[in-house]
Amino acid sequence: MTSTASRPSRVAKLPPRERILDAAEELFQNEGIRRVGVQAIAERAETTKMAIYRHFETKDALVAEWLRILAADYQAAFDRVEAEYPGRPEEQILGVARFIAEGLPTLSHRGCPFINSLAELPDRSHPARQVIEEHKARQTRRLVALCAEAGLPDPEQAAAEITFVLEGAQVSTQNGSIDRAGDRLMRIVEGIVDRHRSPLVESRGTTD
Amino acid sequence: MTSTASRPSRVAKLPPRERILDAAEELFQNEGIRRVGVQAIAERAETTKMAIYRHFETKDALVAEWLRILAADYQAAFDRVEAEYPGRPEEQILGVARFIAEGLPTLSHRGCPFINSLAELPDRSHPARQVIEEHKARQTRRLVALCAEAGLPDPEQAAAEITFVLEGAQVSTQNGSIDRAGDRLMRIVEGIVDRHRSPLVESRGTTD
DNA sequence: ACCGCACGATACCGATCGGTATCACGCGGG
DNA sequence: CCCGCGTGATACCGATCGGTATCGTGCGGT
Repeated sequence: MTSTASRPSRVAKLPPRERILDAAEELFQNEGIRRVGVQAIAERAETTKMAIYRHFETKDALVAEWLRILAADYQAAFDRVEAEYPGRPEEQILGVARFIAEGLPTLSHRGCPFINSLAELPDRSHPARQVIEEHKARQTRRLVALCAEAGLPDPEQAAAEITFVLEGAQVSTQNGSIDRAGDRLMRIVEGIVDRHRSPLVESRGTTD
Repeated sequence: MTSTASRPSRVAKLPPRERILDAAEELFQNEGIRRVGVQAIAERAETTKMAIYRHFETKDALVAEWLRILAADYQAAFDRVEAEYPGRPEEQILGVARFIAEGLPTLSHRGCPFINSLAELPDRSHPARQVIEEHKARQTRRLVALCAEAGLPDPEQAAAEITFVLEGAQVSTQNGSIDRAGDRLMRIVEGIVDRHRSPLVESRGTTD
């Protein structure tokens, strides 16, 4: 990785492609995909529409690229957590939950970008939509693996429960129906791990 | 239920206002708010834009009215469940969960209208957004009351957990990351009620 | 020194949007 | 009988959208 040659002393002057992606991230997150025009992205990135269309085929491609990068960021956060607690899958699960919980105040009233983008992309063939679905599927697989590694008896069910709670905490924060969602989320996930660990199962004729 | 007087034999010919709202419901749910133009609503309602603007001040007002009706439908479903199991708050909670779980296949890949609409309405002053937030707050209060009535030691925490899981099941169904979400959701809610009922609490310094 | 090429600025295109104006029709009550 | 009014149809408005064409310019590699 060569050092970024000729750093232009002006901090705000990354290469145009980066500026465009930064601007798109900010605007898409705060305003939504369809409300943000290409012109607005160009202005915030201190460039022009033409420059955007030199780097991205269409606006949809830019949206997809934004979500790809965002998904990679989440993956990286997962990686960091796993590296932080090697061999301790339960701590890793809690670390992931903490990552989401700590992000709640930032998301605040705008909510999870993946969930929001899905709402704005009804057609399943949209490239950005596929990025989201693949990302979510990957996250779930990873969570199932963690639960299995932790020795939980029904890893898929535990992962489903954790996934539901993580997603729900984000939307409930967005619509403001639940206060202190971060704290509650952590307590809930702790409870899920604890409960699944100890074999105190509810005996509701669950012969599956 | 008084019979709707003078049913015009042609089923498709309700008064224009009803047809408009029906058309709006269908289109908003399947395509999203911003993707659907007033013209499209008019065509599906077998009327014209002018007729729409005679009944609704703006498109935003129509959106808000649609969400108001939808919220009332949910409230009615809650009422039905409570009437079905009078004095049995735990069964009422499970009934609400079942109502959501059974709706999942219908929502399928389009998701919860409230969540989706929030994503399309970033400005908190939008009337429709206020409708959603009030609805969600009301649902949460109601769930807290049910949990308290059921004698759960921490009703707010239990209601938060149930809310998270209900919302999460809907978004996970939408993005396809979890299969059999309805079954899983029911098992999870059953577990929540059971666990909160029995005083087997994880002793995690919960002095509140 | 020069040349290429990515970049910046501007103007433009067709389509679609929310919303309005206008007019003709049809039906019900005085 | 006829008047009024809600309705349907159409045409239109200004704004904004995604996307393109064009031209100038400045910086870097040879």
